[in-house]
Amino acid sequence: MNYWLLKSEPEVYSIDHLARDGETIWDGIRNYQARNYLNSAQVGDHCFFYHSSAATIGVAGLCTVVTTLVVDPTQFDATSEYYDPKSTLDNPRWHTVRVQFVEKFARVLTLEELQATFTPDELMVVRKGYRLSVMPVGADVAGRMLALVARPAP
DNA sequence: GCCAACGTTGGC
DNA sequence: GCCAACGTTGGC
Repeated sequence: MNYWLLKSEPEVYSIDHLARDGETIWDGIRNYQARNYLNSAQVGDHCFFYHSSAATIGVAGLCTVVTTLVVDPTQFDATSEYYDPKSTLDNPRWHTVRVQFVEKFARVLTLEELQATFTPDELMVVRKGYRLSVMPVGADVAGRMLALVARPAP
């Protein structure tokens, strides 16, 4: 099983939205490296749900991959900001995953804590200027993140 | 294929 | 709102 970190702006879609919906298609990824990571995800992989551009930045909860290689429907929607005129029904450019809510953490595991705990090599999200919205997380780092959030805020 | 201009992300 | 760090676009 692999671990991933998925970024979302909570004003657009937060862990609370996912808790309400139960499942969602992780649509709108339009970066090739992020897409390639998503395309390699497996059913059962766990994803850290990260809130970016928020009052409290950090990992807010967990979800799990329930369907892989889902065709992102927004690429065909001319009214969507994610519309891609170069995409065709026969040859869609953008696949993604469907994820299911697992849990909302009792507190947000903040970027500040992540920066204090992990090196940029261990966890890409603490790398300065690193903007990728989907990134892999090593199993050991994932375990340490879960241990951190089980403790009270520092 | 190069690279300057432009656009986007996202922390601060 | 600023700006660093990219990624993308398009002229050549």
